[in-house]
Amino acid sequence: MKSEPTVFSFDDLKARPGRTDHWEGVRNYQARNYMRQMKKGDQVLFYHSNCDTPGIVGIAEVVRESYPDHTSWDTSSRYYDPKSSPMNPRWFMVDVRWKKAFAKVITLSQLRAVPELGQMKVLQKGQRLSVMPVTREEFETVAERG
DNA sequence: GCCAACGTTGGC
DNA sequence: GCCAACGTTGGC
Repeated sequence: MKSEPTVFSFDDLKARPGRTDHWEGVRNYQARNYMRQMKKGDQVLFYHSNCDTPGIVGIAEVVRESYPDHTSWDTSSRYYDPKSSPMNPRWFMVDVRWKKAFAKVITLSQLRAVPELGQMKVLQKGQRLSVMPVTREEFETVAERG
């Protein structure tokens, strides 16, 4: 899962009650569909984008499976979508819990240097989704470097 | 700030 | 259904 640290950082997640927060604001259908496939207990690589040192900063965990994103019908929210409503929600979110920070960020350039990660979605050209699947093997390869 | 990539919108 | 215009993302 990707986030701009100036908007919502991994430390921000850690600072939340229960180290848990909902992943609001996904407004892309493919990312939404990936998120709806997430299961409780799934492990999450937390990626910081659009910052000085983009990369993976730690691990989180899915603690609640997808449910309607209430910010989508909140007219005061930056994520408001007039086509979504409580009766007919268009967008969804999951809850994730902070689990472990890596000793140092695993940078994008470091990730690109790992042959086993050659197919990893976040490294593919043109990918922009804020939620992307990783394989178990990719997860382990990254986690053991953290 | 630049620019490639890509999704969405809307006229036709 | 096509496609140009436009907006956003995000690395650099």
